[in-house]
Amino acid sequence: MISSRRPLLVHPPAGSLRLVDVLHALADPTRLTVVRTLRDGGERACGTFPVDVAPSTLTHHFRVLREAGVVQQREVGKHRWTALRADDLDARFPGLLDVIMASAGEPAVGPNGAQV
Amino acid sequence: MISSRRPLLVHPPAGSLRLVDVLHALADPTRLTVVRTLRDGGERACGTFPVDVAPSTLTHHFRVLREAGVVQQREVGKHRWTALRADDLDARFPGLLDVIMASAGEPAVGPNGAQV
DNA sequence: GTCTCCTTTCGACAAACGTCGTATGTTTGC
DNA sequence: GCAAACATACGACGTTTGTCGAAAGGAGAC
Repeated sequence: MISSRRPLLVHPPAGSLRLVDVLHALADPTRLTVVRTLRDGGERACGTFPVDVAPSTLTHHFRVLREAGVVQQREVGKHRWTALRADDLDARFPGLLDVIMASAGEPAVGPNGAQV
Repeated sequence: MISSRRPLLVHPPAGSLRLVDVLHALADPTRLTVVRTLRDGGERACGTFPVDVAPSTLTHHFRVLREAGVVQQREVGKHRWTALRADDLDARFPGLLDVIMASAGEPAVGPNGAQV
């Protein structure tokens, strides 16, 4: 038989995504950076994200995003490619990703000089 | 007079709300229920929300929501009135609250009818 | 074959979270 | 003045989270 490959990557079906899980997944600066990077540049290998955390930490964040249904991952060779489930998210929660990405793109500094 | 002698309720200015804080505040079923109740029915006293947690727990959730800038509270007599900062949120993160509330209203129903 | 690269899993840790019961303080009403 | 109603503050508890380093394992290159 075919060798049992790596542990199967579980992805929740598009129809069963839960809002609280998605919000929780996005309520973290590192994960928000990951999502925005995917949004801007499309599918990516894990090691190519502009975040400053240990590889094992990044794996943890990917699992949170994956189990919430925000991203999907597939394996090709020795790389694991990660992509945004933009269509699924938009089908389940129309406009949510767009609005959050637009808000995340805003500078943390207010127009009147307010900090953060 | 309007002001009270109780410890002053601190509310972050509208321009300095942080997206991750708002998302984190909304990434909880109880708090999401509170926000939706405010959205539907306007200002309310603390004890009148359709949630099933201890009063002290509810106070904790109100603080999370208040410090994230999602709600504001004012005191009148022996009641504390809580209101949604819909305008401030929409100014800082346009459309965010609308989209999340719309998503929260979707048929995501849990086992015991819990909303998501 | 061996070796290297990429990513994950496995503890481990401190910090934060959600929950509660009890005590405290304020306001209203008797 | 005294008691009840409303909401908070405090302390406590178990769980979850974000973080890391070390070890493991598959895929491709040599």
